Amino acid sequence: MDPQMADLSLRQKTILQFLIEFMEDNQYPPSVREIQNGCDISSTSVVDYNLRHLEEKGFINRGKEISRSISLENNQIKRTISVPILGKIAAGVPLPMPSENDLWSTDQEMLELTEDQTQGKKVFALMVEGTSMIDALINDGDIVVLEPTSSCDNGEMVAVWLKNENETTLKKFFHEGNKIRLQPMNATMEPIFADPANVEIQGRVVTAIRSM
Amino acid sequence: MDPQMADLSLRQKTILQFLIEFMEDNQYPPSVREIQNGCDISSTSVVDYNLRHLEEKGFINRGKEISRSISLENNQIKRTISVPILGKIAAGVPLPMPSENDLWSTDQEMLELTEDQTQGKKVFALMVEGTSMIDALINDGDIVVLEPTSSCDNGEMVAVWLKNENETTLKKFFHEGNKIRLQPMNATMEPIFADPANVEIQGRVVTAIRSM
DNA sequence: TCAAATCAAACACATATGTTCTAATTAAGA
DNA sequence: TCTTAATTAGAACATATGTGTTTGATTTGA
Repeated sequence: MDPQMADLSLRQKTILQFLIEFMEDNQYPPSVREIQNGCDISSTSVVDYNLRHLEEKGFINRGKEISRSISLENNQIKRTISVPILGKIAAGVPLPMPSENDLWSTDQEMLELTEDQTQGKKVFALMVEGTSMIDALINDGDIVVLEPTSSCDNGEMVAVWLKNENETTLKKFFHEGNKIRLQPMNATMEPIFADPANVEIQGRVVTAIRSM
Repeated sequence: MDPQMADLSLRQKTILQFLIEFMEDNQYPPSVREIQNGCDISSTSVVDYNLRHLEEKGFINRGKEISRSISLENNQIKRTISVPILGKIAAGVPLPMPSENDLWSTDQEMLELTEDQTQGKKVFALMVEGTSMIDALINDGDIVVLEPTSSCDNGEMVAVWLKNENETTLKKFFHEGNKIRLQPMNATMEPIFADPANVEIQGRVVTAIRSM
């Protein structure tokens, strides 16, 4: 399962496994004695001995004289961000745009993303329904990740809220003269020309993900 | 930056900020006294007082009587998988298929994926170059994640190794009679008909990711 | 204005915890 | 087998640490 995982003793493999599970469950590192009990080891010195070896072999880091200061080295564990899948979106179908508070309520479907993928931004996700974005190479069932924003450049793929119609859709954004052209990403659909006062940009598409 | 961050006292905001930065830097939670010093607070009791409030308001979790048992509510620590981006692939361009050992060597570009996204499988990734897969809604610059396999069903998108030609490409797989049809995902390209003995399936595309 | 909530400072205390020392035991190699 | 290295055991030590208490100042809200 890992690079040089081979040259680890059974003890060390057990401890490493315990570390991973403990930190997933508790969100903080275990103490030496918790490792001792969790791995059925008779003495804390044995734990310390093996931790030292795990550190020398580059699997973990430890702080000296600091309790619970073990961290895993090979980023087997990283911070992930739970991104809410706010709903399905299809051309012309209104999407209730949630308040900031709703964004992180726990009772929605969540998508786990790494920090790399969100670039530290507070994103949210939508599931695409239908083929309304087919020209943008986004298919039915794909998930698009959006970064909240209130402005964007021409040609960017954004979620816009049409105030009068009270609906939200995904379109390509073009500022043309004193109108805004919202271009569907499907050749069979007509663009919408809207008054700038009527459109409010909700978010910019930053990533698209498709599972086969 | 967070749900009801508004109704936090300045102290609590400072502490929360310190928590985030400390855990980012050290990969483990701070002790009460480290928070005290880091935030220029005169007493541990004040830290405890504010931590209790932060917990009540749902920003953090704490374990009772457990040192360094603070965890942030939003960012979860989960297991992630470092997936190697083995190289770029374009129609007709040979791809050197690495051995199992090379798969996890550390000196390549890596893609961080969550367990959800890999479904626990030992996947690898390729960056798509050019528009050879445009009909499969996969564009230049997209990253495809593949699950190693030696067999597949008709119509699946797979990486195949053509032994005689000694090259690997991404195609749709069709078993037709005693031949195998490898269909490019671009209408302007012709399919390849190959002898079953000449094709070896390397992996099946399970996910496609596009960053904007 | 008064009363309650909050903050500050200093201290006490039990124990959680990393570390060390030495001896016993097991594994490995010649 | 003998010798040496690696690992385990058990106990003890020093301190790091969460928590509680007390007293007094400050702020807040009705």
